[in-house]
Amino acid sequence: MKRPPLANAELAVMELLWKVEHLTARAIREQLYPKETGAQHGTVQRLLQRLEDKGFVARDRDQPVHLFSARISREAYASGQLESLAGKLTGGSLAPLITHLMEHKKISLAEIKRLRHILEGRSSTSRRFRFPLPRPPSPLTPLR
Amino acid sequence: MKRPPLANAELAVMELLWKVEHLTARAIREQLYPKETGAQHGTVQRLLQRLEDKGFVARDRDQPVHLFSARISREAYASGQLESLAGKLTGGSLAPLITHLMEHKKISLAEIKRLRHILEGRSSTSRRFRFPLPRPPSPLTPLR
DNA sequence: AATGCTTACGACATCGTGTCGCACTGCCCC
DNA sequence: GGGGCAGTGCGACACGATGTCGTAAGCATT
Repeated sequence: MKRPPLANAELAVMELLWKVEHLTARAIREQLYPKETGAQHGTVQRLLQRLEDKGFVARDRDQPVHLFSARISREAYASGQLESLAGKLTGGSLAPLITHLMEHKKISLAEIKRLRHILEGRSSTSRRFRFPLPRPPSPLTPLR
Repeated sequence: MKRPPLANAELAVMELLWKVEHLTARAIREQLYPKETGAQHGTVQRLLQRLEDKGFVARDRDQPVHLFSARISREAYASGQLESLAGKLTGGSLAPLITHLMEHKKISLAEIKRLRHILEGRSSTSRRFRFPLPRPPSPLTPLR
């Protein structure tokens, strides 16, 4: 299954599903558009349908009111994007990227330690790093 | 300076400039569109101009025939994209990405060693890894 | 049957991108 | 000096993706 990059609104939806696992369309709409405009229900449905088509979201059609969930973890998606990035730009190797970031001090010391630890192969067993979440699923300022 | 992601044709142009440093529009066109259709000169100019607007390309206007060059190294661009990716998805941390790739065996042993070495901080002084280039600046099959 | 949610989906406006065409400029050469 | 010729500058367009809305149709509860 290919993984096209996610656009803004789509990412916002995934953000929610990554946080809560199972959500109804209504719940998603309420978070994305707190201002009850009344419309936007269709918008969310559309987003969800396209996300489903792209294979990012699963939908439980047995329920009268469908339940949506993410089919791809945040890490899987992000890593996929990273792979694609490296594939397009550096022949698939991450080394040049990390090198550049290191040389330009774009990686904190804590992060370096963390990465070293991971690369030693001891990461999957030990408690995993609790990384901070990005922008908390910000409600969408109606883009238009 | 912001760094929007590059689209296909734009990337193809950068690919050339990363390989040769200084190129005239004509030279670029010849590589991108070997089939001498006669048109496409404008296409390349357009691409170059937009690339210039976005800050990816510098143009020497003193020459009667302008000379183009990349303002951003491949590594800088790629790293920027990686930063943006991490920023959007994992709160800026690379750890979750690398972790996931490791757990799913998407990183070769050689690559792991390379990365460890880099993270020890000994990379900038020693000879740098000669990573393989991605698709050799493939001529553009006219996308339309 | 009527009401109230949902889902399904067609339609649209906007943007980014790749493409082309044409006008303008500067230079070389007969 | 006047034509050509090559190159630049830029408007225009088609096409796809995206975010948005509106509306028809399904189904349960009352």
